[in-house]
Amino acid sequence: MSQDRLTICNDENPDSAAARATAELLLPEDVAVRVAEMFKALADPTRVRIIGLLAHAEFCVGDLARTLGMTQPAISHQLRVLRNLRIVRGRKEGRRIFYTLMDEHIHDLFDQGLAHIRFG
Amino acid sequence: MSQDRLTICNDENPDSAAARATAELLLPEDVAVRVAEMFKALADPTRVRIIGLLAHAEFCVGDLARTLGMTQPAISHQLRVLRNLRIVRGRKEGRRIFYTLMDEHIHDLFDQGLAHIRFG
DNA sequence: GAAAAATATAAATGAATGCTCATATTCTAA
DNA sequence: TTAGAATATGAGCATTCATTTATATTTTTC
Repeated sequence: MSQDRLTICNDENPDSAAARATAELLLPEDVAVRVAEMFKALADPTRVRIIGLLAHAEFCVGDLARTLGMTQPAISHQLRVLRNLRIVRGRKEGRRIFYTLMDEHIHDLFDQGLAHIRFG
Repeated sequence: MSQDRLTICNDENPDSAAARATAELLLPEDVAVRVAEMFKALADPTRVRIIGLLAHAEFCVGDLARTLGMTQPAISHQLRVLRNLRIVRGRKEGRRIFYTLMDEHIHDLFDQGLAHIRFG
């Protein structure tokens, strides 16, 4: 594992070519916003648990609420957040709606984050 | 890629053995909290950009502020958040402090999230 | 068609968050 | 030893967020 070799400090000459080169390394704002948005999906314990369950199977809303020990509207609100982020999808069956992970990537991110906690 | 095969719905018999088995799938709350906390690090555009820069080199605080076009206290506050999450570490040199990514995992998470945005 | 079940939505509220402005701290240089 | 540079910290504020309570919508069953 190589340590960081590079050190950047343009404090002295903030208008140098080096400083302009440094600016090239900065993520464009819209990209940063979208990256942050996707991580927000996993930035809340309730959503983490929901995603963790959906990683195993599809669940109806009532079961998610019951399993998490939370109210049904609380879960529905979080599901809406996840739906808006295109992380979760609902399949209607009678008067129930079954939710599934829409996104393989989120599953991977979840696993990776979990692994980091477990033996970080 | 196998679709979800399993469907879970214990609405009818919430006290069944199946329901109890379902509960086993739930992440313990403390684990969920810690996972969520680590993802919070990447759940804000400013922090995403900071981490994105530190993925290339170590930076002094002034340069981070200048490059992001933000005030120094704003950056310092975010650096404290990242420090508390053990994602970033400061190396003092004279009156400057150089920040580095402390964690390979965060680097990986960052790359993975970015990749997902770029060609999701 | 009325009642009940499953889910969604809306409004309200308290807590957390990100930033600003002002100030404190630490180091260097003169 | 005083002034200035680089960073940290604190208080205040506006915004966002997660949950609750109440209600609406849709579907089934009687």
